[in-house]
This record gives sequence, structure tokens and C-alpha cells, in this order.
Amino acid sequence: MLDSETKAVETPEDHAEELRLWLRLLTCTTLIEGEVRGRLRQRFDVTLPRFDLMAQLDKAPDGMTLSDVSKRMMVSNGNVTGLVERLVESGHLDRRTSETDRRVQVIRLTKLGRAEFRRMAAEHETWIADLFADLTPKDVRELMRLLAKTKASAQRSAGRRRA
Amino acid sequence: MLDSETKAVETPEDHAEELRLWLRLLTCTTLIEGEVRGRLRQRFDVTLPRFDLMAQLDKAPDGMTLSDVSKRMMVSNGNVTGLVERLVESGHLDRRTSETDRRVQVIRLTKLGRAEFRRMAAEHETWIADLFADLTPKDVRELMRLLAKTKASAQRSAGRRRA
DNA sequence: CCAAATTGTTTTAAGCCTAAAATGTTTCCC
DNA sequence: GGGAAACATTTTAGGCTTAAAACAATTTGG
Repeated sequence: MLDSETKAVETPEDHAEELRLWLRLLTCTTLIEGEVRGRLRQRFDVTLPRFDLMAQLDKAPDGMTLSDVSKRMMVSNGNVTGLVERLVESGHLDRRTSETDRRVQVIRLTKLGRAEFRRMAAEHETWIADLFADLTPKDVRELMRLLAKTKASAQRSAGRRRA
Repeated sequence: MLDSETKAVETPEDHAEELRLWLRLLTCTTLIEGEVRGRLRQRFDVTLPRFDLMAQLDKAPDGMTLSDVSKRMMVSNGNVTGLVERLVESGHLDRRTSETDRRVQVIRLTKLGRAEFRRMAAEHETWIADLFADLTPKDVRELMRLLAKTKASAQRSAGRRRA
């Protein structure tokens, strides 16, 4: 017992399985993301980040602040600034300074933005369905469960570093 | 039977579950990737793409062509060109034109590149292990299986589009 | 043999992305 | 009230990324 513990401490642990899991996770995401990116470009001439931003706003009829968007999309603040700039320019987004807090910018989809997003989203959903089509409903449930656990684990690990 | 089939065709299918699965998959990957990116920067002042490229080369002692790298990393050719350029510049990579086919560039890790990569990889492995630490060995196995199935499904779907 | 197709890489133009510093605004609290 | 801390956003500098076009070298099929 003491021997095995000593050994466990001195022997470098083998984390090859976790590493493989991480690479596989990354491969799946990259594969699907690339496919979605290409289809968005070909069918609608829109980039994936723009689509993602519009998706966030579609769920928030009263608009969102840039910080909200940044947190939800898990991207940097500066990134959102540029993305929003281009989408306002193209008429998809409306941006105004909050009246109660002049630091805050509230953005919303314009009528055009909402219409275009809905059109894209409908088709997008069928792409995703097809990409995952070989999974059974049980597979989907099980993956959801395991990925929830993965997310929680990663958040704990990430949080501990910052704490 | 005919009624239910007719209905299935006319009613827009509900793919909300697959959509949620995709978003969760993306969240997990983004979360972990961001964490790894930050740690690589803080501990080693290296970017994630550089690390990934060196990881590919570490597994290929005889070197790889740029196309090989591009396929393995699932990024565009032009992307690899730039990455390699900077890593050759910093002395981590060695690049030479193939003697049998003058179109081909073969790249390898230099002694410095290999040493630095090994040092980083050892620590990187512990980060990944910690990020996934709340998963049981059974969870890991099950995730591997389901992600393999997901990858196959996505490849089928992606392939059909190009075919 | 040689033109056409294919393959490997680079270039181009545009956009995405990050971390860190800077700017402007509000809140806290003494 | 007023300075310090916190917050929201933008700016900066540099690097990553893509799709598409251009270029170079090889292979293929008449």
C-alpha cells in the first residue's frame, strides 16, 4: 500500500487516454465547425462568427450589451467590438447607448437582421441534424450527459487556476 | 401509416436536441481550448497553433510535407505556410525542398524545437488530465466511443456534400 | 512527346481573434 | 463631496485563419 502510493507519486502518471479524448473532441468540433462555416459561406455568403452573434441576439428580443455577448460567445471584448461594427455597417444590427448607463452599448437585430437570421437558422438546423444523423436518440442523450460532466470538470479546473 | 409518413414529411422536423448537442460540444471545446491557450502563453509564451504544429512534427521524426501538416491539423494550406515561416524564423523548425519532387517542402523539428516541445508537452499533458479529472475511466471510454461515432457521422455528412 | 490535368505551395485580401493598455463612466465608501 | 476601485468598451499590436487565385512542378493520356 505504501509501496504503491510511493510508486504513484514517483512514476509520471499516464494521461494518454485523456489526451486522446481531448484530441478527438477537438477533431469533432473542427470538422463540424468547418462544414458549417463552408455551408454558411456558400449558401448565404455569411461568416460563422456573424451567424453566431446574430443567434445570440435572436434569443434576446430586448437586446444585449456587448459584455453579455462577449461572455456568451466566449470571445474577447475587442473581438465583439469589431464584429458588431461590421454588422451595424451592413444593416443587420442596431446599436445604441444605454440611457441609464452611458458606458453600456445595447445591440439588437434590425428587422433585416432578424429576417435574414431566421432564414439561415432554419437551414442551419437541418445541416446540424444531418451531421449528427448517425447517432441514436440514446447516443444523443448520453453525449449530452457526458459533455455536461466534461464542461463542469473543465470549469472547475479552469476556475481553480484563476482563484 | 401513410398518414404518419405524410405528416413526417410535411411537419418541419424538430432538431432541437441535435442543435443543443452541437452547442454543448462547441462550448466544451472552446472552454478547454481557451484554457490551454492561456496556459501555453503564460508558462511558455507560445501560441496554441505553434504548439499544435510542433506536436504533429514530434510524431514524425522524418518530417512532414506542408500538405500533410495541413490535412492533419485541418487548417488551410496558406495558414500552414505562415505558421511554418514564423517557426523557422524562431529556430524551431527546419525546412528543405524535397530532392525527388521540387514542389514539396519537408519540415522537421530542430534540436531546439524538439527540446522545447517536449518540455511543454509534459506539462500540457497534466493540464489536460486535470481538465478532464472529474470523468471516470468509464466516462472517458464512453465519450471516446460516442465521439468516434460522431466523427464518422459528420464525415459521412460532409463527404456527401462534396460528392 | 507534349498538352492537359493534377498536385504542392505561396500569395492575396479580408476578416477573425487575443491580450493588454487606454478611455470613459459609474459606484463605493470614507 | 471626492478619490479609489470597478466596470464597459475601444484601441493597439500582433498573430491566426480562410477562400480563392496564382504559380511551379509533376504526372497522365493521347
